[in-house]
Amino acid sequence: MLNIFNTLTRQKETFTPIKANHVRMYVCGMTVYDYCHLGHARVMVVFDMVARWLRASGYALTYVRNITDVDDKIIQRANENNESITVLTQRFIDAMDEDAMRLGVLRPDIEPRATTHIHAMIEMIGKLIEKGYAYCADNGDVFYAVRRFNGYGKLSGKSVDDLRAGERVEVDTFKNDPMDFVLWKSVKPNEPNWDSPWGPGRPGWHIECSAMSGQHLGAHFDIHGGGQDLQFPHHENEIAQSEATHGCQMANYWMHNGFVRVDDEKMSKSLGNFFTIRTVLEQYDAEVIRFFILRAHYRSPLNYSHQHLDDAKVALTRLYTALRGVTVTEHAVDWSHPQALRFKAAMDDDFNTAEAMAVLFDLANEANKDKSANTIALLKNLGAVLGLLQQDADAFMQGKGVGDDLDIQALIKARIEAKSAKNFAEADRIRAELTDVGILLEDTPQGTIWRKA
RNA sequence: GGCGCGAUAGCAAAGCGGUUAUGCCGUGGCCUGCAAAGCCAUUUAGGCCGGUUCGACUCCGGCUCGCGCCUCCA
Repeated sequence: MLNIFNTLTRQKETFTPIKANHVRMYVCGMTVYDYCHLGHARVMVVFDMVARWLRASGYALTYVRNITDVDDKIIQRANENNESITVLTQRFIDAMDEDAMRLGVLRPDIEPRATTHIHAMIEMIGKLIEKGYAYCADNGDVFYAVRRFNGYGKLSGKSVDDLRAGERVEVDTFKNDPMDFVLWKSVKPNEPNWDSPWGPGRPGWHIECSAMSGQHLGAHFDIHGGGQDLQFPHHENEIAQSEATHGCQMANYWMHNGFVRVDDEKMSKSLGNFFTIRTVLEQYDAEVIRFFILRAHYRSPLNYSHQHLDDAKVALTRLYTALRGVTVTEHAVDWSHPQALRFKAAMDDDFNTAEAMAVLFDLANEANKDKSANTIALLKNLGAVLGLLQQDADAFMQGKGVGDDLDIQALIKARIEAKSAKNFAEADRIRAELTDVGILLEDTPQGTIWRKA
């Protein structure tokens, strides 16, 4: 039985879907005006893992992850580049898709874009005005009246009176209350805009997720996820919008993944301490990054450093070493195996991938000892549940990069000949030559094999 | 100022009121021409102060330190 830590209640709860066998999950995705960094990688990988586990658990799943393709930063960047927001956002959507693919992130079932859901947003804003939750200000903007919604603050544990609106940022003077947030922004020069009952303009950020989740998953669905930094105000505002519009609870379970940090500080655009996925991919296999992310529990902070990625690489290599030279033909997990049960218990306990990975290492140890086909298959198949270990082991361990221009096989052959002639000095010289370029040789009963350091 | 989270061995990171987490690193052994890989064994823990308990890293309280949110952010 799956248990999920629910941000709404701040405790683990047994997961019960609304429809018995069909789970609906919405995750806040990216604002596409730049390349994704490791923080974005974490959201994608974590919820990909959640989606995979829900499906492995036998649920049908509709997984929606939105794309924010219109907002202040996108408009600003497009203007700087002297291009349309459509061209800009498509370029970064393509880049995001490529990054996600390399990280083994399966495509969500639906990836709705804000710009193709303007009508649904306008409709929702209209309902909110009708119901008295929103008002049109003198400047043409439409705002949500936060104090009209009783449950405001229930997700983030904040009280409207304790919030310090305006302390760090200037308050919009057209608002009735400093806490109110914008639903519709009236058009300004050089900005894309859409017609609406309140004049031409564009949507505020929060309304898109309420409109798109409502359209694709319904007013009431199972899981809503995203990064911890979206808990307030974004998700709080989504709840205010959706629940006021539909008069029912929006999502039963709210999940938030922890930050990626650099030197114990949150990795973020504003701090400038971010590493893009593609930068890191220049040095590390994508699977190492995925492994690094899933090695920690999704709610824990995750410190990024070269040392930690190196460590992840070595650890992952240990798993692949156990899979080297074997072919797995059976792809179904044998869930009656004690280690599989342990893995399942870990995953059912709020997606404890750290513990699940400990199972993989124990299986690797068993496999190294008994070479049993069952053990090896289980290791590979449980790895698949996490989106890991699906490369050919030699392909992973031999990688690409330094030494690719060397004729490794010829050198290995020369070394074997030297060994046969008991010319160990020459054999060792050849081995050292390869070691110097990062190629390690291993003599096994099946012959000499090699891998990258 | 308000609200929240965390503190585990050299590094990373989990579970657990009493019994080996796991990976890397270190040490000893087996294996090897020597290595590597692997296997076996093994050294390093639970911020500080109290409390509950037969027994606490694990529960409760306080303190210290770190981090986050209260502004756009995954």
